[in-house]
Amino acid sequence: MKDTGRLEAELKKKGYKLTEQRRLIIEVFSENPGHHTAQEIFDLAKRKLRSINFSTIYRNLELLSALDIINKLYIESGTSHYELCGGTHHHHIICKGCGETREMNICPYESLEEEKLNELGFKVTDHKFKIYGYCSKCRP
Amino acid sequence: MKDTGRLEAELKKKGYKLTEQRRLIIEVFSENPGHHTAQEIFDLAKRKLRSINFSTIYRNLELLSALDIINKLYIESGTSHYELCGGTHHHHIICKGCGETREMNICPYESLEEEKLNELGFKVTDHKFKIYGYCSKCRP
DNA sequence: CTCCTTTTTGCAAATCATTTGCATTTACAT
DNA sequence: ATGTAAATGCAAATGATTTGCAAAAAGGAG
Ligand SMILES: [Mn+2]
Ligand SMILES: [Mn+2]
Ligand SMILES: [Zn+2]
Ligand SMILES: [Zn+2]
Repeated sequence: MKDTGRLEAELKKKGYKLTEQRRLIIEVFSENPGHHTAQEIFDLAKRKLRSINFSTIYRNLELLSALDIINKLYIESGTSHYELCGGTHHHHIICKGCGETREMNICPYESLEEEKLNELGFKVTDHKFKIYGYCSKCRP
Repeated sequence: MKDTGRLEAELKKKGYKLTEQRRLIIEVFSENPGHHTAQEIFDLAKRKLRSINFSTIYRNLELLSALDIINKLYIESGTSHYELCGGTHHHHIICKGCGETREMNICPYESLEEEKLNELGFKVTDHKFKIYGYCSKCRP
């Protein structure tokens, strides 16, 4: 039994149901830390529940993102990547050569002055910061 | 005659040719400041050169991005957006409701300490910073 | 300017990720 | 145990982007 706690709570709060597949998706993320594509999650999940369907994966990755249980990244390769939330807040540095994505604990948001933000007139919900470059293997 | 200068130079440098369609794409960007999808660029370009093809747009948006003449944004709506480089360095704040994307002159990269960056072992080439939220019209 | 080689274009078809409609199954509150 | 709303599996649809290929255009050399 995994820490179904958070998941169950968030789902119930909005009238969603706690299904085997939802539990499984979270389980797969827990057991495989890091960033994953829908395809990867599907493959991993399928090993444990042969009947699971790709649509279900997509629908739930979307839902879980909306619930802030997972985080949808756009590693700009045409394919979205997802990671479990709840780790420490972090951002990413991405190699343009091989696509390797490393986490950074640097967060530039924290040092922004509130007045500058208010000035924008937005109700801010979140932010993303990415650095691009070449890792040691990929120096061109 | 537009400022074909930069374009011509960058192309020649790598053995690419200066074609009418390439010139046109830049022209369209110049005359229509801001962010555009491939579709939008195609529509605008088509008005001036009826024969222009969608593949050509895509191929060149890709090429021009590689040459750092235009900038490919990922406004996370499944469709890439592009903007002309060369304006002032800036980042974006995006409304999750309507998709409106406003520019911010805030750049968090500048205040990062070099040592932290070196520590990452990457040869950094560029970065992106995005803030998400809801604009005044879209407060949920 | 003309010729030659290389790159680019237009076109059509293909690919890839993601989404949707619908009939059936499941969760869970009563 | 029952009823209803929500979720799943399946197959088909979408939408953006990419690709192969033959014909056209660009740019350098002569
Ligand atoms: Mn991460
Ligand atoms: Mn911009
Ligand atoms: Zn942050
Ligand atoms: Zn910046």
